[in-house]
Amino acid sequence: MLYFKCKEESKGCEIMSEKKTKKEQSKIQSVARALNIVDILSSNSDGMSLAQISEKMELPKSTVYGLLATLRDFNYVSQDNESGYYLLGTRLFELGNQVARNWDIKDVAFPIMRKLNKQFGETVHLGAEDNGDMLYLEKLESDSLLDISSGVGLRLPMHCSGLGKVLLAEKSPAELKRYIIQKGLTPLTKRTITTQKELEKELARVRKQGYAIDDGEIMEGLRCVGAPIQDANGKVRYAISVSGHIKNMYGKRLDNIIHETIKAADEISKTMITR
Amino acid sequence: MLYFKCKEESKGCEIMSEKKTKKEQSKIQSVARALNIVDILSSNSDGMSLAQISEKMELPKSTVYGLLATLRDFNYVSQDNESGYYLLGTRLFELGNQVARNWDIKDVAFPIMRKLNKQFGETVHLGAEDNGDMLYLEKLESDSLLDISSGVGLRLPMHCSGLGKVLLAEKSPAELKRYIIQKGLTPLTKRTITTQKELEKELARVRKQGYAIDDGEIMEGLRCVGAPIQDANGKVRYAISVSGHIKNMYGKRLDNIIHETIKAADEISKTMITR
DNA sequence: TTAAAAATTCGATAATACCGAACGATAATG
DNA sequence: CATTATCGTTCGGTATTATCGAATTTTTAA
Repeated sequence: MLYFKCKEESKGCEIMSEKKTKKEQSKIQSVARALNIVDILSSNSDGMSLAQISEKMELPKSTVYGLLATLRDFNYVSQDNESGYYLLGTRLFELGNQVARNWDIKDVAFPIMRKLNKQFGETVHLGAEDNGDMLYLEKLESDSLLDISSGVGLRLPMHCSGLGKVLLAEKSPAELKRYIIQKGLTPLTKRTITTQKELEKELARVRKQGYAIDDGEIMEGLRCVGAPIQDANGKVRYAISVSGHIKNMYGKRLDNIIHETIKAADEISKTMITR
Repeated sequence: MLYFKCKEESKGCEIMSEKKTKKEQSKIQSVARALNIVDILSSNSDGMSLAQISEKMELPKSTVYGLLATLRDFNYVSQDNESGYYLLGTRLFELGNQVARNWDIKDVAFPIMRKLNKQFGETVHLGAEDNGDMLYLEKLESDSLLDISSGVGLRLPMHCSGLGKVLLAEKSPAELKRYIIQKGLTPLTKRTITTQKELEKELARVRKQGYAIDDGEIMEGLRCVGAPIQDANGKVRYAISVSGHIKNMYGKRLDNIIHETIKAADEISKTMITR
């Protein structure tokens, strides 16, 4: 399975420095440290030893030991039976799914997304903004084995995805500017929009059209159609997209996909409002 | 959508008292308290105010406030824009999916589960033991709209599910006894096995057959076939099941489902070992 | 407008998290 | 097999830091 470049390098993004400062100032030291451990473990799927963790955190082993013990009591981390390495625990899996279950959007969107998915055999995504990133809430895989895929629970920058552009298009000029300052316009491919001017123009088009196209801006060869969804209060807060290889996404078929994606998004919006 | 009775009442289970003691003894007080807040929020999908949380925890508001602020900095909790109520945050969603992604079993099992799901049009589950509970790792929904469903990330007792019985059957008599003492044999329906003797007999049958049947022991009218999966070391650690309404799960078709479920489980096992 | 309730800030206090050192256990090395 | 090195774990003194109650501010309700 192929992931986007960004994969586990949510670290890579420069904004982290700013975030980290905030976290370090955080009220309760020990809690912040404990959650930092979780962050560290989340970037090492093979697990880490106590020594490794305490080295990375630049804290004495005994300190980290206590924090880890507490996290383990709550099943936020588990230990590999043989190696004794620490891993993320099942409670996080449980909680993550609980969070997902609380979002009413998923129940509404799922069947409609499935219809879209079957209709075209392409990957269908549901996403929302979270702290200036696109967060993927749901994904239905393409039929094609060559599934160029993101993943549920992963983040991507907003300015280069169909989903993201749809949501950015809703922002006021001031909000947009803040977004750019905060997040930057990092290119993922040579097609990625990297200037404010270009982005503004693109977003104006999105607003006019009522949908957004990502044309290889995340990944070469990947084209994707995003359409906005309104929540129960009529505010655009989600989006769906259909993505596939360029060779399946052009001409008449693309027009059809655009039309059906918008239709599906509208259907979801309507259901969200009238429930 | 219908969930099992147990739904969000993971609280309901009496074992919690024992667990809580352990948690309260936990090394780092503030961390334990913070994670307790998460637990509390996870049982209130509508969110809670600071006052409510601090009341439930029997702690001063200012104490809880600091903990909440820290959790919020890490996006473990978020605040509803209007009400200001605290909710579980997106970071938990992110982490939960990360945990899932780290489990190699899912990648292997998914396509095979999908085949099973399409073949019979019934719900297919993947589960593992976690602290003496069945934890549902993956689920493919039935075609039928009347989908009697559990959910990914939810727990059920082991002694009454097809998945659970398959895994219990692997335990030594001593381990089984410990399970019973710790978890008890709580009935969910009048068909649920509630005595050690009966359970031992049932598990012997499961071992002999190589599969387990849950015949309305979780929910009246629900029948389900579970088969064991070995991990890369050859140890049975997972199971899959096919479940549906009794009216679709009997006679020749049931035999067929049993056969195919075992076949699928074996296929997954083989792939797990040879990779 | 006033009152009531909730959220947030503040500061003194001592409880508690922290750290370094010491101890076992286990693995690696000669 | 002996020795060293590494890792995880325990312990107790210390002062940092979480805690708590009261005061302040903000929001909501009347």
